[in-house]
Amino acid sequence: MPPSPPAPTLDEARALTMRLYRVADRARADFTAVVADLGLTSLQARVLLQLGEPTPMRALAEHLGCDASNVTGIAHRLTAAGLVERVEGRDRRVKLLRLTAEGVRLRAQVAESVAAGATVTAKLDAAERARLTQLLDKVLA
Amino acid sequence: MPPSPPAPTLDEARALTMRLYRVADRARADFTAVVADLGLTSLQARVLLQLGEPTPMRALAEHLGCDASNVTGIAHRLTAAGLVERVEGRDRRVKLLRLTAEGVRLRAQVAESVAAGATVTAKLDAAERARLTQLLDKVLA
DNA sequence: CCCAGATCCTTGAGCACGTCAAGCACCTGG
DNA sequence: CCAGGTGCTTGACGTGCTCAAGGATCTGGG
Repeated sequence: MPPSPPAPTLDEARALTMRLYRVADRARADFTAVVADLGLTSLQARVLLQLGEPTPMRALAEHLGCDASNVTGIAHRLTAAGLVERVEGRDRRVKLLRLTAEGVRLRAQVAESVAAGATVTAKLDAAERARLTQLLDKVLA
Repeated sequence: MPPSPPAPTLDEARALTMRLYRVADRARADFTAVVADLGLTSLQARVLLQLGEPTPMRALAEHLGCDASNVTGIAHRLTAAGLVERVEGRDRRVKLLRLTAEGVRLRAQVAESVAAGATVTAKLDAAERARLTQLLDKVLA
């Protein structure tokens, strides 16, 4: 029975967390730049990607981890841009957000552009990418 | 000379990037919650951590990757909270932001709280943490 | 059937943060 | 000396976020 692995020191934990932030910030900056070229803020792009199918606003708020009223504002701007429309849900209280045809097209563009522009993985070989995936999944479990 | 490693597929790149976001978002949510208990927004806390020594506002804007006018607003709120003061820099155009005594105390608290609350590394053993660090450093290089 | 309580979205107020443009004081070097 | 550059500030505007309250609708127990 091998001994328990040592707990991370505070400095070590901090250093590793800072690296995660920096990598994620870089990825996020890539994403933001790419979607800005498509006329979207990063959050709007995230919402478009999330709307693979019509989604209740409540569910969207939960997924985004924000208040329902915030989703109202986001939805307002996306409907104003003609990318999304409101559809009645399972009862009259529920509103689904559904992509318009233009929204579907733009969503596909976003997905392609984002993946093509992903620079964070470009520097790793296949084994490293697999390992990183594994480690991140362990953190997320 | 071994062959070039295969390039990541679009789906693979996207999946790995999404994992990074999710891990970073979790870490960021931890950070935000911890510093909120100390009465700070996450950006304000980041600024306090960055002000280990008096720093020109220009430099801070560059480090944060935002416009100088934005730093003016951030500085305004931090000075209003008594955590930061403006000091003249190398010439009369330059303003340094320097922590007040209260700012120094709160900064130390932030550093401790953040490191203590870091959950993203808790699930990895020492070897895994080292490996993750190495992979992230490769991405950042 | 009735209605209290729950759900869902909206509205409004206020805050933080971000960009951009313009302005002013100050600095630099030809 | 002064044109051009630097650094910060101000102001306008947009986005996103929370919180509280409100109205419409739904649900299930009495």
